[in-house]
Amino acid sequence: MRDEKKQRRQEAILLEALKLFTERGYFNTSVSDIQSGANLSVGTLYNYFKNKEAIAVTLFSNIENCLYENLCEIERKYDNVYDRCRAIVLHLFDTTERNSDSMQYLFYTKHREVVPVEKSVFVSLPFLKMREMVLNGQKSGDIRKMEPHVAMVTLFGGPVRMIYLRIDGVLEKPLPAYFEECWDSAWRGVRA
Amino acid sequence: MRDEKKQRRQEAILLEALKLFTERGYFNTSVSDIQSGANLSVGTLYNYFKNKEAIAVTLFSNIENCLYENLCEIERKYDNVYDRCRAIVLHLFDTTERNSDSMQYLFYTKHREVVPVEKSVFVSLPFLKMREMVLNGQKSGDIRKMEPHVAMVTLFGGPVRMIYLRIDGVLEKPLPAYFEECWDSAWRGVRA
DNA sequence: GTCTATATGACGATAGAC
DNA sequence: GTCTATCGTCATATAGAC
Repeated sequence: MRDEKKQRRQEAILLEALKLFTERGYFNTSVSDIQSGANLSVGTLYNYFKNKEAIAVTLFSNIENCLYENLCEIERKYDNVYDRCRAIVLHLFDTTERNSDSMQYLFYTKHREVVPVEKSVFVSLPFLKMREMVLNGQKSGDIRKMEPHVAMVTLFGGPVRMIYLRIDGVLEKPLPAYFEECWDSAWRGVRA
Repeated sequence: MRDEKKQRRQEAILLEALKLFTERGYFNTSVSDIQSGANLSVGTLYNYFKNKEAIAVTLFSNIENCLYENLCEIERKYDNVYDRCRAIVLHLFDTTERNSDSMQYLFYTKHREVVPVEKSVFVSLPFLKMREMVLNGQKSGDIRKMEPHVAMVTLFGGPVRMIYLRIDGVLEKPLPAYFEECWDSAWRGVRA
């Protein structure tokens, strides 16, 4: 069969799974829910993925890699920690508005509950990249001398919390409306 | 039967459930796991709780109420936003060390996945109390004029993120070791 | 590759004896 | 109140025809 069609079907499965996982959660979604939503049969689905868990893992890894690519691009585009981290937060806010499901899945999924033995989100590629940027910012003197983990949470903890608020429907306005004030406040916490 | 014994059994169920829910998650824990861990039979367990969901709800509500009490006590003890919020973060850090399971359950559980229709954590009693304190702090002029939600996440987003790091085993040292620096950084973000 | 039909097993919850 | 035994349901995954 044409590879093109195969890919379309794979993506249909992943898309439907993403929708259902964020809507009702991994454990409240059955394989048959995904299968019918993606317009194919159970047998076919199991031809594309070994099992339900594999769908979740592929999904998570895709989103994670995509974010990592974006972070690398931001790193190339800007040359200092302020501009870089500012762009990251803006990117996260925008993505949450444009592609809410992805962000919700990335941030809200207790991935270790789905995949028995799984590393913490905090040692994932995107996280490490952000950490690297912050460490460089400390070396250059733009960010105060402080415990690196504390610097990380001070800079990104607020914005990330803001994303949770938005996903939970607490904020009336879209995230970008709060961006300038939120970023400014976060930066005040770490600037030299 | 003596009320005392009834209460002991009820607590045994809740304690075992808390342990298992945090260890492997709600959906990976069966009623029979809880029952055997709490040293009683299935039938007896169902005499104490209507169903599995009720256990999770009671647990969540207990922890939430307990935290709310503590926040109220802190509010009575201090008379300004700086001292109050400082005490809150310290309390959260201490509790995470002393009673990791409770905090993990409170912070990490996707409660809406367990209980179909459930309000967001962000409109829970403890959250609203914290919000009230921050709003008063803005009125008194200790905290800068800014969107209240942004003030909330700037002040507590970092510390809460720190708790996640600790629960996930990323931090080598216990949380109190990071407290002063973490609180100082958070406050810098909102102070007038 | 894709489908339908089904095996297998687990789990939540109840019945009914004591 | 407490137990053991069991029922009904449903979800994952596979078998086997096309």
